[in-house]
Amino acid sequence: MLRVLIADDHTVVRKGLKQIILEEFPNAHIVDVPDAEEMIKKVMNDKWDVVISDLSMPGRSGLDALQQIKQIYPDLPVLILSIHPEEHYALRVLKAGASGYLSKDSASEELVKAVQTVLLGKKYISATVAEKLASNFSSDTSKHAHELLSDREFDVMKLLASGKPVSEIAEMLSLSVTTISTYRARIMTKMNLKTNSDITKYAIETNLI
Amino acid sequence: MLRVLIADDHTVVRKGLKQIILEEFPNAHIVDVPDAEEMIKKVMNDKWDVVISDLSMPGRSGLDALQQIKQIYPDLPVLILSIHPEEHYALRVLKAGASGYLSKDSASEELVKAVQTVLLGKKYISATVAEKLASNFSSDTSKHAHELLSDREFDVMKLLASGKPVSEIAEMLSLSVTTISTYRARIMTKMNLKTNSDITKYAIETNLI
DNA sequence: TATTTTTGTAGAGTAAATTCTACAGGGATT
DNA sequence: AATCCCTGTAGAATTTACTCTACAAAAATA
Repeated sequence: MLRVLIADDHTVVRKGLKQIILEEFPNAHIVDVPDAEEMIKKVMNDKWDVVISDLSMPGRSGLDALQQIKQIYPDLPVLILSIHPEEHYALRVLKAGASGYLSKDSASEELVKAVQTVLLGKKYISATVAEKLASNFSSDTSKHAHELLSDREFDVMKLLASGKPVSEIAEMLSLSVTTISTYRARIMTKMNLKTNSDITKYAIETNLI
Repeated sequence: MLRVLIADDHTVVRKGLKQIILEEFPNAHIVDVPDAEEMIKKVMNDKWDVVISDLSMPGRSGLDALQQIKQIYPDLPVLILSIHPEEHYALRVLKAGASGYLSKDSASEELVKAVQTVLLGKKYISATVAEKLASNFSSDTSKHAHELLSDREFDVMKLLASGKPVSEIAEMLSLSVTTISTYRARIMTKMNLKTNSDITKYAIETNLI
């Protein structure tokens, strides 16, 4: 009999997941918990075939919990679910040992497929994530994106992150506006970002500003 | 027989809601749709006792759809569900005519209670929201800057915060680019900010994105 | 050392955003 | 009821930003 552990802080989501699994595996034994703490406890005390966990839960984060679980039971497949679009978190999550990453708006069929796949001991990689993996092969993901920048680019990046318009930066550095625009374009390519607000977010995340 | 319409873009959530309602009202006739467009259609074509809708769905926003629904069927109770904490959106949503606002991490019992309450033609106000309402009466100076914004402005603000360029927002909302720029200018004045990156920072700080 | 890549820099042409102005309808206030 | 402010909307003119291209010097690499 299939034993599934579900962790998510939203009751609605827990119920929904349960329902989806039951429709495919009517005999499954499913237990659900509302936070990472409980999840760890359950994982330690009982045997499971697969764990499905939310990424962001109150208190301990899902990523954290995932790492702990993988340390003790490296072979227990863990599927991570999240409200965030795949491209933002998938890599990090897979690196931490998850067997798959799904965003919450995935269809039921995708979830079922993911469960079936990980039960075979394989990883479930969606098309979007696969592409991301491929494109990230060459560049070293373990170091911060901003380390790829040249000094000048880095200066400009910080100024952009803090909200300065290109024209102002140009004046500050006594350079042409187009020069700054060029730097900006290079920054975007190197860091794989699109908008200034992405830079701001990045800088906040990495404590640069 | 109770007729319930559920709108949410996440399959998991739809299933979960359905399950919760069915547990309390085993005979309920429940239909679920994945976006606002479909919701409106269903509302127009059939009769419902209550509508439960997500706030943020792809395409047309839930708030928008809510207003349209209330214009045609002012007495149809609509419960709005959202992943955002209550204090940020509740007022806006209630003002737009919703019968209640619940965050998605509410317990099943709360949802059931909310449904029961609105079926009686009453509004369902949670404790947190009630408090917020009360504090809004007294001259509370500590209110969030974004509460000064009009609905449209608020929408635009969130999109700007997430890094969307004005042109794209204009297209999304089928408005002129200059209109969006005007909103932007008003947002900046009201919130006392200067750059898009300020908005991004603000939104990150207040958990709006 | 010879060759390729990166870096610092900018112009011309185009695309996007902003400012300033305007106006009608809805709400709130006298 | 009359007035005033807020909201939703946009056009014309202008400012700002971006793209594409280019090139020399420096750095990395073969």
